[in-house]
Amino acid sequence: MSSGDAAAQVRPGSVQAEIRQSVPFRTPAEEAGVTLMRTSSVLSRAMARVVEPEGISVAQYNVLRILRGAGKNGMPTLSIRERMIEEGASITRLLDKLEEAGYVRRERCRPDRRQVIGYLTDEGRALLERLDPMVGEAGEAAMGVLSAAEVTTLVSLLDRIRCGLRGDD
Amino acid sequence: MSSGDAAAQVRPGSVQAEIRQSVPFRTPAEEAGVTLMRTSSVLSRAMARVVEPEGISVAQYNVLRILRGAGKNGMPTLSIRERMIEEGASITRLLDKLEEAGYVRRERCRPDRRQVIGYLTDEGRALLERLDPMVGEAGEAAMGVLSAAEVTTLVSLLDRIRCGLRGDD
DNA sequence: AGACTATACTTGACATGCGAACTATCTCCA
DNA sequence: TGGAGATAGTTCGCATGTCAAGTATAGTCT
Repeated sequence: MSSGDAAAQVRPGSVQAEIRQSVPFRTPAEEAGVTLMRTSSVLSRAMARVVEPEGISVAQYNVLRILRGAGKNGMPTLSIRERMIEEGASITRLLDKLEEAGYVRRERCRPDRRQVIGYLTDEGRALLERLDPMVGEAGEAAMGVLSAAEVTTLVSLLDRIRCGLRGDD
Repeated sequence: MSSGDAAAQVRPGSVQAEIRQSVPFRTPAEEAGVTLMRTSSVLSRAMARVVEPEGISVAQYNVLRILRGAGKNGMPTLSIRERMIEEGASITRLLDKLEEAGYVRRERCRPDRRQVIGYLTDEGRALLERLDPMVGEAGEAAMGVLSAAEVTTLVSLLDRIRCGLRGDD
């Protein structure tokens, strides 16, 4: 509307083309935001297709990975939450499901009885090891179109965006 | 596990630092994927904080924007869905809420009575105009830490990732 | 015309993200 | 000691993503 000509050039492969949006984005920042969220959504679904055959969601997979990273000392519930991709309060239910499925064990902590420590079970570890190669492949498939230097650049740009959002928060 | 040394250097500001993960990512692709999804999540929550005071969700805001882009001809339900960031089938319910709130109007199409065309109402347009400046600010705040050239680079990298994922799908 | 298939939603069931309220502990400090 | 406040989880209500099944309408073939 403001720029006059509606049918301006549309970069092929761009979100604007993908979304068939007739009105271009108002600002580059806006385009970047939408592109970022859409790309994340597509990637997330690709990951889901990999892990769901094993009966877990991407969020659950994430929790299992975090617990594997924690090692045999386990990790308290809220620490797990901090490390998740999504920051939700749904961590309790997620752990409920994982415990029910036998991939996770939970125990009240001794010195501080408020805490509940989660541990990865052997089944959980086995599941992760079964998924590792496929998840790795999916990641490589997604990022494979970029060179190593470009992946580094991407990560660095995203890190800076998050830092900015945090400080602003 | 495979790489041996756990306490390698942790880039400050990186997802690895933010997530306090003791075990570094296995591959750069993996780090990029997690970083991408986490950044998107943070950005999405930032957007939510902007639009929720007006009583709508980010997804609803997105639909309203799409309908504004469609102009007075409106847009059929499934076309709206294609243009959303998330590709879900929840579009009907989203439109239900928006219609209930008076921001959207729906009509059966004349030539093809299967289609339901959605239109932005004046209230919807007014809501968007009320939100535009704040959303714009939030976007600028998020991307403001990057130079114009960096924003362009980011968008181009993300576009390529999505293209790769699509072809692979 | 009548049947078969495709299209455009719509609905239902379930998982999950999110904020807010609630419970159980723990800590601190008078 | 005992009460206020912080901390760790849990639970609730609601919105939404996802898949699968259902409904109405179009188009197509015979």
